[in-house]
Amino acid sequence: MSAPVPGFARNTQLSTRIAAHLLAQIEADGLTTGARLPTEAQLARDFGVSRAVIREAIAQLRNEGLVETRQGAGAFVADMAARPIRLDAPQDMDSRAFQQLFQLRAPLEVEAAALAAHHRSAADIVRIKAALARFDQPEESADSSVAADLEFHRALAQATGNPYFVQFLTAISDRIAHVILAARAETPLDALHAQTRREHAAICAAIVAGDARAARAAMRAHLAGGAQRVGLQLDMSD
Amino acid sequence: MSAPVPGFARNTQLSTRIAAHLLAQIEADGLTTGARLPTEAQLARDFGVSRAVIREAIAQLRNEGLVETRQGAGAFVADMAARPIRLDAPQDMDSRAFQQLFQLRAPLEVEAAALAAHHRSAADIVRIKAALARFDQPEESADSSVAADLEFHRALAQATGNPYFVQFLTAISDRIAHVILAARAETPLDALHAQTRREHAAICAAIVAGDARAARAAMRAHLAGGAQRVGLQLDMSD
DNA sequence: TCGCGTTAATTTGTCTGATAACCTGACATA
DNA sequence: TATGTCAGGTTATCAGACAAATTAACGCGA
Repeated sequence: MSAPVPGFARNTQLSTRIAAHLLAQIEADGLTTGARLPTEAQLARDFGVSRAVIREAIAQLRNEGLVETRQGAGAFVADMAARPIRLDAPQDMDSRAFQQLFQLRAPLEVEAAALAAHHRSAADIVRIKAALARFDQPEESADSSVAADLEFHRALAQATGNPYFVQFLTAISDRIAHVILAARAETPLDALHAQTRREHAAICAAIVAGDARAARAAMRAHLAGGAQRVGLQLDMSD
Repeated sequence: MSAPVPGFARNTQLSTRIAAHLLAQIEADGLTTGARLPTEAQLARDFGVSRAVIREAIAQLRNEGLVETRQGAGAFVADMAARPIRLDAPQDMDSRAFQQLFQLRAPLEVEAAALAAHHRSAADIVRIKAALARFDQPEESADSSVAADLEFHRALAQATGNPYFVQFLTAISDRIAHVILAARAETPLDALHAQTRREHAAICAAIVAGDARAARAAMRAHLAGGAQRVGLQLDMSD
């Protein structure tokens, strides 16, 4: 039922190991939502370390959303359903990892375009068109060009009315943009810029028209074009 | 360029406030990857708190993947591209949030099915069939039935060969399953169980056959059926 | 001059003990 | 019953110290 919680592997800190140990102990004891953990002093005795280390370990579990602490009361197992979802990026972002990240992003962008075509509000359309307009200034740095690109996709995600799409697509686009900027900091982007603008305009038109099917197709074309632009081959079947 | 980092709002701990302050200061100073933060002693003086609080604040940033610390060397701004992606679940998982979570999951499951049909290995097929076989025991608790369901979807995600799909779909399915189990702990699931098994079998067959289009369709049918089973209406266009 | 151990200063990691802030349950009282 | 008070326990924060690791300067020999 419970998935392994990432984030405890790379670090070999004492507090990190104890956090992992503590988590295993919680699961082994079958502690569920609301169950109380032993006191810090007790845990310090059990593990044979100082209370400071125990506090750091519990703080890690708290940051993962696995436990909650209340001053004067204790530490309690948090509601697992409300635990934040975490996606670990690789330590070395090679081309393979980059392609896999793009592969994860693609279907979400396509679906977001379709949802946006269905649920867009007047305010959404204003935001999307504003983001599109930022592309019309022809001469800009690569940095601001990418920023405008991100803003367009963010506005689109917002138009889905689903905050998860906003959070996730924003985060994943941000990582991808970072990689692109780091890789090719000094590449002429003029023609690419214009092409990107055309693709964005097509997506925007489909969303304004409320045509989900066209929005999907336009987004697929945009992603395929973007992948090609950064030297990536992507199978966008269906 | 940089997205706001979630997770600092609800908690009013001193160390949490200082972590947020510290992060704002990093961004304001334009510190990029590899830049070194002031020493703990210095920060303790600056903020007028003890070193323990500073350590907890830095530990939070470290857990968010924003900084890295090396004993003897100092604390450094981490590579933003490698920062883990985090998706905050809502504090109260109402039906609306549940529907939105399902809406996020659906296109990823569909894409995963298509990717699995393309990239499945012999070992993948074995795992998927094994997960399918676990469904054949008719009499089980609702808990074990959901567990078998999760295992099937996990095996499918694994067959994509993309670890991001595994991580994300596992996590999101886990949350959804928790909600389902909590909501209807005591509901007869016999007919539903059989129906789920049929849908899984259809997906499995399409993947084994290497037919991505059929896998997509079968997964869409499965998700639509699952949504209906938990009393959710889902527009699965395209 | 260049390479290479050695050393000293700096910094994070851990330990110890203490105090403040807070929560919980028992108890007394009206 | 309802309420206020109190005592004990727990987490949050503070202060100081030592251990462990890194870094850079230094001296020395080739």
